[in-house]
Amino acid sequence: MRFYNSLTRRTEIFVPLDPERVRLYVCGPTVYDFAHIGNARPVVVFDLLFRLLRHRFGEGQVIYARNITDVDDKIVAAAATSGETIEQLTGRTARAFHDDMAALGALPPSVEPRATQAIAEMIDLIGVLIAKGHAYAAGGHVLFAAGSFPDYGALSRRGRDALLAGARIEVAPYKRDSMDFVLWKPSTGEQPGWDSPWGRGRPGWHIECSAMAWRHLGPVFDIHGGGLDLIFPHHENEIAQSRCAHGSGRMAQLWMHNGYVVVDGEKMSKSLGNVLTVRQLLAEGHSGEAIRLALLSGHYRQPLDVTRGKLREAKVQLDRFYGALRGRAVPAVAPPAAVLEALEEDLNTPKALAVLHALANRAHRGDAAATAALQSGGRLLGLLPAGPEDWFRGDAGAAAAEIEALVAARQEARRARDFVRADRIRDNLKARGIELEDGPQETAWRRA
RNA sequence: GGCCCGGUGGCAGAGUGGUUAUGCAGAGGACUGCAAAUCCUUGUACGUCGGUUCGAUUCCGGCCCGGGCCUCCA
Repeated sequence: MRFYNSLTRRTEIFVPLDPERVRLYVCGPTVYDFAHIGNARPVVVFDLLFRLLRHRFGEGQVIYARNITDVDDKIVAAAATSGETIEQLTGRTARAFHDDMAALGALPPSVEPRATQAIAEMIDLIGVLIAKGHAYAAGGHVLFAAGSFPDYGALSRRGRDALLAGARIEVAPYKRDSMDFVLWKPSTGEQPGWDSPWGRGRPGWHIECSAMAWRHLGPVFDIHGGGLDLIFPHHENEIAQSRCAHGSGRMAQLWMHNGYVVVDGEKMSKSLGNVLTVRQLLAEGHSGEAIRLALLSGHYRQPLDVTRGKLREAKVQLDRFYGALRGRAVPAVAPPAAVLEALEEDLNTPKALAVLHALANRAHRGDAAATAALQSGGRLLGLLPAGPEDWFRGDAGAAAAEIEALVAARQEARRARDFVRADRIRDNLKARGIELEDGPQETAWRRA
């Protein structure tokens, strides 16, 4: 398999450091608000990578760590606004995140460490960094001395001059150098804080990922993923912290970054106020599976414009896939080689989906092998988990029996060649969002 | 200002130095009581100007346009 490495800017053959223990780390959410579709993209993209790695190396051989950042100034601010305690807010938001990501068909990661449970490791790392001369305490803060790490800027391709020239915020007075960044900062009374050799305080944003990745995956691991916007400063700083603390030549051998979700061509972000939450889209009636398909409809490194039209189109595509599976016995088979080949070539999901469409075409024409391959290939992508009837009918519940009765009544009318009555029944059902499909023997129904 | 992406047919979206991407939408036909679903057929592409080449959408350069990063961000 080959993946594009942000660090080298080349597509490289992936060989795990230890094939018995393939290690993937992805930066997870800061839990202070509902996940937006831009937060969902890396979750879905790296969920697919996780599935692919498990398929290739074995389910028990892949460890996927995705953190939850539950200490952060945005959380403090959000809790103050909502009147909740920090624990209430982060607990509630983390649960919502889990629900939303499950709706998108994302598997839980192997481990999901929380920043507040890795404070000891962070303090250890910071202590090592100070001892090695890569960090210093000043004004109650501990700062990383960026100048002490020659490779600083390697990931984001930014030289020292560029970093200084581009600085657009005021340099805090306790920094020796404007490039330096915070590892630990002091906490006042109400702010969450932990005792440390530098006083009561809380971690900087970047150190948590270095600590959690180290704890669960070791000092050097295989793949580090996240959104494009994390390259600088977050991942740059993670690399600096981890490599300097561990004295290693690299933190991860492969860095993968997904492109932005955009709205009308502009990046979606909280600061622009154009966010679309997963929750909102689900409430509008878009299925999580359609959202997942929409997120996979473009290559992961390209910008993705998530529009309602795209979500509707994803739904139509799923209708077609499920239609090919409908009413057929589908044995479990290995995923088709063409799907695997597409995914193993830098997660080329559009190509994999094209293969699925080709299989769906053959399946519709009655090719049983293609039907099984479609199901299997879809599941590798985290799609088509449901039975076709569940997909088409949803949880109709009590309405199902009534619909069945109406369908039977219409059949009766058709047999009597009372088409006026038959069409009236069909029209009434259609008005309720139920569409009928007359087959040779019987009539199937589905939600529009 | 520095650095970095991208511009493909009505829309979405892969890919390739010469051979149909694919999906949606559109058009025609089959099936159907009529539909729906399905099947068959079908049109429209590679921002722009140069260069390299037997041949460029694909490589190189200029230009135009769009987007991003430069310590909030997935």
